[in-house]
Amino acid sequence: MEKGRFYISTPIYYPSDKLHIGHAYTTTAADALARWHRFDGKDVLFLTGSDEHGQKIERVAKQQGVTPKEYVDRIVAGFQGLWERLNITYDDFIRTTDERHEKVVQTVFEKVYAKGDIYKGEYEGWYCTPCETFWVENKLEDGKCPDCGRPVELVKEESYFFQISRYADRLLKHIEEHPEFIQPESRRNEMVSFIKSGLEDLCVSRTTFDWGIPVPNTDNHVIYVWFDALTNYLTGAGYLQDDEKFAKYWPADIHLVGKEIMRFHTIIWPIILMALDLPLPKTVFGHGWLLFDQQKMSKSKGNVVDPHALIDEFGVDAIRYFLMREIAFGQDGNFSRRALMERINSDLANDLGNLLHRTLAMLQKYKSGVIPAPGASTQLDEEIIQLSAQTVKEVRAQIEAYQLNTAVATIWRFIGRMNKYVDETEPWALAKDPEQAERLNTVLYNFFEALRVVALLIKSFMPETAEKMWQQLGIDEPIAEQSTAALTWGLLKPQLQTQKGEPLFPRLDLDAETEAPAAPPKVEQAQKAAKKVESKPNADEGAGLIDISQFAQVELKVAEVLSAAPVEGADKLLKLQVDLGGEERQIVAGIAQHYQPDELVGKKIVVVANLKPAKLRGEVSQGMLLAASQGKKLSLITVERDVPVGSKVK
RNA sequence: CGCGGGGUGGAGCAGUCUGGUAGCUCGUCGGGCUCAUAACCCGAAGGUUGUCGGUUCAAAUCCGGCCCCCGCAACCA
Repeated sequence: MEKGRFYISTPIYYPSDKLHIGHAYTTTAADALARWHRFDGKDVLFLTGSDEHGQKIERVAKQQGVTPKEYVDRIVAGFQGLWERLNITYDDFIRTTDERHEKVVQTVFEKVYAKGDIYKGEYEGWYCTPCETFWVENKLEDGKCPDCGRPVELVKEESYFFQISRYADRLLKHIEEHPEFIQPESRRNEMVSFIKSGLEDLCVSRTTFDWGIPVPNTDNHVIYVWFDALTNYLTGAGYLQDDEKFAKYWPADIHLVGKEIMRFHTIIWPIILMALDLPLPKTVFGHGWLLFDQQKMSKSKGNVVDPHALIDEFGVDAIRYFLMREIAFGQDGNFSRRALMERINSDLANDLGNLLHRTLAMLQKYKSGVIPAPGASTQLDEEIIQLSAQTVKEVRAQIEAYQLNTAVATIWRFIGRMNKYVDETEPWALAKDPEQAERLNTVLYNFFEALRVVALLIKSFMPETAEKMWQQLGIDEPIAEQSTAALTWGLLKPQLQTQKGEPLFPRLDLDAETEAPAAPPKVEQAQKAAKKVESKPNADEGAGLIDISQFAQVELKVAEVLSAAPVEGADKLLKLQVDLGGEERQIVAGIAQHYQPDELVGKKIVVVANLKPAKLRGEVSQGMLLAASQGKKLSLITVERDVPVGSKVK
């Protein structure tokens, strides 16, 4: 950090499953940190990726009749798709199947071997021949394979072992001398006691499967996946590839990981680095888990939360906000729809969104939306100005100490204070009194100056919202180009023409939300329809997810509305005649309360072209149009550029 | 005695290291305001801090016993 650069990593995720909200949590937190440090003028390297080797991948690919590489390519594309939706600004995405990485891993292995820390020995374990799997004793069920229930046998295989115990004392000393190395503190204590209980040599090669990086100079060993995976942090920093880059970024400032993989990151990884004579990362931070109804999220419990569905329903920034705000960073936290919706309503809609909306409304009314120059400050104004500076200072300290939820809470304390300031200053009363014109100007200016600071403070957490606020404030210089220097009070230029927009976060109807989980969001209906056409249940499919082939079964096309008319006897339905590219169809849609028939004519919309025709109120509907909706709002999906009717949408 | 986390007003949490009026958010009730997204502001009710015992002038906090809940891992040996 002190060098003006910041290297942060997430774990590289394992593509045997779809990602869930827990992965989104880790990655969003890392993104917020990366964004903050860029905002603060640092040269940031934010690394994420995928851990693609191992027996499990090999087996799943085999089941699906594809090569491991084909399999992981598909899953990894899904990872990247999710990160794109979440606005994750990673600088590099490393895949352990990248050639650059394989070379580094092999060299690292050779270096540690040359040092005499790796020896060839025999691995003994319980082996299930039909499953081709080794099991540790305590995983066995009644002495039988937990997967297939058949008997296992004790077998030996030739393996390479890493004598990690050689480094135990050095590691303990490092942990003791660098209290910031393992965070939070409770994890540090746990790791220390684990090390003190004695480290066993680590088996770092396998011969029972092929999908991995070969051990150099052998024909049947592949490198243990954790040895392979952890090394990604070096590969991503340019180790053995770009000395200048590596010197700049290594050691990493923080490896952000879930608490379950702390052992790998605070014991095995530092020991590998010690064997390489490389400095250790400054911090390994183990965050907690998202629990669902107090229970761990897991597929077997059927309570895995799919981030895509949440984003569809609530929007990206609401999800990012909730994750960063609700859970004490480092501890477990609860995830529930109810809590999410309450956060959205009270914090985002009522406090932040309404503050912007109400102040812009007043500015519109009193000053035609133009921000006035402030006059003299009163003591009350000074209090606000001081709190702004105080907030900036605290938020910075909290983010740098990885107290993300506290930092967000600090920003909201300021937002709350501003809402109170509005009531205290009563601008609606000032506006009625010509003698108070200057006072009104000062107060109005302070509203927007505070909002400008808030937009900058939240932009690491909620980039899209900050951008929207910025636009509504009418500031010309892009928010992306602002630095932390802009957090100083008083930089807002008077005479800006504000642009009052739609509320940032519409209130959600909590009463409509029953105890039953999740009325499926409407945008997903097309996908659900696709799922019904042919469901291909597969052991490795995440619950509620479809794969690309299922999606491809939905034929989406661009159509032009030729005419529109109400359906008799139905107050919500319109019947549209649309041109689907040489083919004319009638579509009945429930949008009469949102669109007038006239305004639809000529619009290019997106329709599901291969939906079974249905009769609605006696009218045949040959397809379905796509629209996004939430609460009472509804918007048709149109095409952003002019494309011919009949164009395929995918 | 496997390891770890936890038990604080209706809900979710902070406070525990460094003992000294039990704090925050949501919800509930009452009031205010009218700029605003049934939003905002003020006030109130509601807790013997799981339990028993110890140390102390003083314990949510330190020490010991007990009870209860959760997890043992998003990885994988």
